[in-house]
Amino acid sequence: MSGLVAEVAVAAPLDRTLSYLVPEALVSNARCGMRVRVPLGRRTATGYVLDVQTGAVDGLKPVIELLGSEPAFPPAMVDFFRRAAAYYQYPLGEVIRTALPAGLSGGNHEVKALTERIYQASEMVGMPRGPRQRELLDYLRGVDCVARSELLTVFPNCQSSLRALVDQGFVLEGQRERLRDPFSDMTLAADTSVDMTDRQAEVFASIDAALQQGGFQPMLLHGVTGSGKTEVYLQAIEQVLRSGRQALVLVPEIALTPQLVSRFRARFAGGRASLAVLHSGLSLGERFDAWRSVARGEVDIVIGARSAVFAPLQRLGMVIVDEEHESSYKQGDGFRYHARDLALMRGQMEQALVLLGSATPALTTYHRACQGKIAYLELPQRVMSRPMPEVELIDLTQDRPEGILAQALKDALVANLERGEQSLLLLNRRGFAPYLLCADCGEALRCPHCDITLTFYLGQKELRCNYCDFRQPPPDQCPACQGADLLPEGAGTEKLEQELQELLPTARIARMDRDTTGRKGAHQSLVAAMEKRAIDVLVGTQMVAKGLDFPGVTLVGVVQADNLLNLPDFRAAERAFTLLTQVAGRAGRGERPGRVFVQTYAHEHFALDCCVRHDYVGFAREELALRQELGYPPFGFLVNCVLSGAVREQVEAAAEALVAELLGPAMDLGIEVLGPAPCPLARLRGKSRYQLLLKASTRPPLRHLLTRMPVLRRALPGKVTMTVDVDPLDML
DNA sequence: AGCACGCCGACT
DNA sequence: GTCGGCGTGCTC
Ligand SMILES: [Zn+2]
Ligand SMILES: [Zn+2]
Repeated sequence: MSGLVAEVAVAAPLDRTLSYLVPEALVSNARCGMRVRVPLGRRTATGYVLDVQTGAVDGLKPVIELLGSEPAFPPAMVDFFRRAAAYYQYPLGEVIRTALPAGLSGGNHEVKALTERIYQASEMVGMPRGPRQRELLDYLRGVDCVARSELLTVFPNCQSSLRALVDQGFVLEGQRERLRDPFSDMTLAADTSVDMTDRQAEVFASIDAALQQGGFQPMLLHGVTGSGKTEVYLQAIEQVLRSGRQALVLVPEIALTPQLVSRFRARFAGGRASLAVLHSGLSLGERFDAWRSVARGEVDIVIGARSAVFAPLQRLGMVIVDEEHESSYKQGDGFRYHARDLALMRGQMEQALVLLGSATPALTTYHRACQGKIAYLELPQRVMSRPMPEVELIDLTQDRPEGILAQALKDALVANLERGEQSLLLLNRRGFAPYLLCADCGEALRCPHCDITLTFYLGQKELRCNYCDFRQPPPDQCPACQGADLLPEGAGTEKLEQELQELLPTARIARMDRDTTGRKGAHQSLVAAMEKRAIDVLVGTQMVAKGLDFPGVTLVGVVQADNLLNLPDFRAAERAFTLLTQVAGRAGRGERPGRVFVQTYAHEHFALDCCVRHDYVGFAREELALRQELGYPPFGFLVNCVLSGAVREQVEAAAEALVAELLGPAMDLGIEVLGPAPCPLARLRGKSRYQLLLKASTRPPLRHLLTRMPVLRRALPGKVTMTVDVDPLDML
């Protein structure tokens, strides 16, 4: 019997695609790229049509129904999905499910017409009595009108003062509809190309030449912080559009702000090009709409975070990966892809230019550029001849702080506040203190589900695990020895904020970390307040280093560089150098030059030294030499296999059995097997974890060995699961 | 991943 | 005798 057969990738962990009969009624619409519902064993599942051909249909089950009326992705992407699935050794159907936006089922176009309260200073002159009220009123008189949520992030716990101001008539209270699409609201100051510096023009000329030449053109744009990479991107996009092709712009999730999007919108406003934003901040309906219009070919420019690398563009001319070193491009669970690496893969398959931009390229990227595999473009100077900030190390063995901040940094903060300029402090620890220690036995309180100490939060008066959702009120006595003295040890952003309030009682201080930016829009409010200069000192975790451009910031302090350098990971130095250079780059982006202080006990570490000298190349040279010695990336390739399960002994036994299976074939292929060893985070969410690391000097043998994984996975005892991470970024 | 089948211990 | 434990294997 012959008929129409669809090859379907089912969204389930199967290691091959399945064939289904296309029933008569669906023949006209069953095309490549369609989502379908298919029978799978005794149940049904979602699948994706990869191909439709005539063939033998004996024993095939029929497709049940088509989901949606048009394809979710163009046929050309099928090969891209297949290659990505093979590279990361992940089931094809799951790859495609990850690639497509959640809620593709459509239909759910609910509009939440929420309102929010807004406040604005009245005409009334004079000043209220309370100092807190004066402060609030000052702020409100300086801005137009402000939403309650935003006000609360700038002035925490200001409700009572605010109420008083409203009652006295100093402040007017109103309501407005909360905006559904945070990106649609921005006013578009019609923007045109800016004159580029000679250096920008040179870089653009190279990109333009590559575009004219056509084909796969990987390029690295290495431009220091504030060197005007975005203008180069914009002009390159114009050039791509002129040739009738489309552009895809990837930015880190945290940088995908209304400001950024409006800058692109403004440039291409007035019907010159249509732009879509793919963003998790959109509602399901909005994301569906955006995706569908891209798939229909109605969009010339797509901007999005990691998952936008799968945008269903059909005439892709260029992919820009901004801040290509950013670790948020790597998906941390499930299909663990790296958007930059997939951008290169896709660019190669679709003959596109791939432009990777960064002030601190990932060493793997830089190394590829040195080898000539990627063209190297450089913007070594800031625009307007602005100087790079002056970076100083504070040797904590000499300048011993009483609290968290050394005297030199305190003095600089006080002076900066007096000048009315903004400061930024980086401390990579959330909460008040990373430990609660027993004064009697010295034991720290630990998470019952994870092998890690609990963090003490003063604001919520509780202990929390930063790795799972465990929380508990601080106990009265030590669980180990019943001692009564439990003391916070070490410092987090909360404590830093407190110390700053004592040092600078008049300053407006705000904190930015995962705990203050959990709510939607909270991060954006902080950024806005910072831009309006409603904040004098912003303290936060690495979030404060990520792509923010505050012209008013002239002082940056790094409170503990050491805990970046001391992570148990071969990439610790690279991450530290990158983070320090990026946060230092937040200083002096406006008219006034910037200064940076880095507190450390390891003042002789080469990563710090290079950061002080703004010497990326020097850092890269030294670190690459170390990597080469050890055979680590980019001189070797890694695959991390993590086994986990509730019973430690079972996991360990499974890990050992797995190594025994792998060792022979690995040896034959010239692959090193390291481990098994407990993961650095040996227990997580109640599961014990063992890892084994596969290391090879070239990729093909690794890929060959990975093809055995499905078999080995099936041989695992039932209670133990394995995740495979190709090109792991961290190995916790 | 589900969801079967299947083969052993302890319950009405 | 059957109810249910979860090991093993398949899904067009
Ligand atoms: Zn104790
Ligand atoms: Zn935990």
